[in-house]
Amino acid sequence: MLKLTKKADYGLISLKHLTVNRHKGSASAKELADTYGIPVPMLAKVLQKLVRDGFLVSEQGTNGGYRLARDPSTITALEVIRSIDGPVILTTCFTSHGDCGLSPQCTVREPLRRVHEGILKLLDNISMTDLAADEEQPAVGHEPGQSGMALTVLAPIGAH
Amino acid sequence: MLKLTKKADYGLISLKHLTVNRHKGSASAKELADTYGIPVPMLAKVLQKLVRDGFLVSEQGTNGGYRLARDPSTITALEVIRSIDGPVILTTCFTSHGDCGLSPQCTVREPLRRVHEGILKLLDNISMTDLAADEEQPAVGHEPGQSGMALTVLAPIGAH
DNA sequence: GGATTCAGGACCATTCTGGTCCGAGATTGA
DNA sequence: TCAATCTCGGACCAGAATGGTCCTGAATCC
Repeated sequence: MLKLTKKADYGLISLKHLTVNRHKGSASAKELADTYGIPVPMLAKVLQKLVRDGFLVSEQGTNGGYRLARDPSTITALEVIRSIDGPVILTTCFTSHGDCGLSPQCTVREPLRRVHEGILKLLDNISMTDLAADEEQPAVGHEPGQSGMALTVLAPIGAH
Repeated sequence: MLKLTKKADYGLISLKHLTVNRHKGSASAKELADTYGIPVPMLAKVLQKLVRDGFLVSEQGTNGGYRLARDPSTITALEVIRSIDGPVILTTCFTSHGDCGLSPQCTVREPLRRVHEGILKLLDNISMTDLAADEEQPAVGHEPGQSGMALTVLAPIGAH
């Protein structure tokens, strides 16, 4: 179905929250979970992965929590999704082992690989500060025009 | 994991095959399955969906098979994937019912929606004849450069 | 009429997603 | 110092989706 898992969603939400509120220092899993209505243990697991992969640092004990380990402008959505969901792949073929199990006749891969790379680029061009940007400007309305950021996001794709 | 299902893969492969060999008329499910090493009943189900959604017409009886119902240049990868896998969605939110179950705090959606639309456009810009094009030019080698078609595929995104 | 081919349903195994539970370790405060 | 408390961290489980099989039925051609 070509969709993101909820875990990845949660991860992005958390990182965005930490980016927006980064002056406050750390936030506990419970705090984040309460804020966004996410089950705590679920979110905990997501955050653990993000810690293991170096996006966050965790502080145990009272008043502990999670803190950004890197400059949020250097953290891309692609990295986060990869960290949580595993590698982003379009077909089961070309991601890890170059060739798929199908017969060598399977010639759809090459064109699809380009789509795949396009998607990767789209995701790679979204940083946590980009996500946070929407928050900081006080919401344009219900239908924020397709201009503005849409271009900043999409332009680098074609431009490459 | 943000990946295509095998069924969608099979569907694309089949449509591409029928596009490349469209002068031959129809091809049976068995023929296609044998050619690409796909289990017959599996492929049959995929093809049925494609028939129901008007991409193919089926001919029963001996020497029957499947035939393209539309000009392949008007069939996009997005349509095919949608037909087989159902709607393409990035987060569980904004596809059908505008708002997700999460608290209104979930502000990641809007930026992600742009990514989502980018992906849709990428897939919508690939037609079956595009897929078939790779076949007709006799394979550039193992590592076909990122130039050429990559641009034709990606350009319309940024250009919009 | 028999062989071939599609159509469509029921059915099953495996994997992944989403979610819960409990233990280990650190910090705080008496 | 020591214990209560709070937090992270890893093991575990149920449900759904994916990928695949199998069987019956209907249409067409030889």
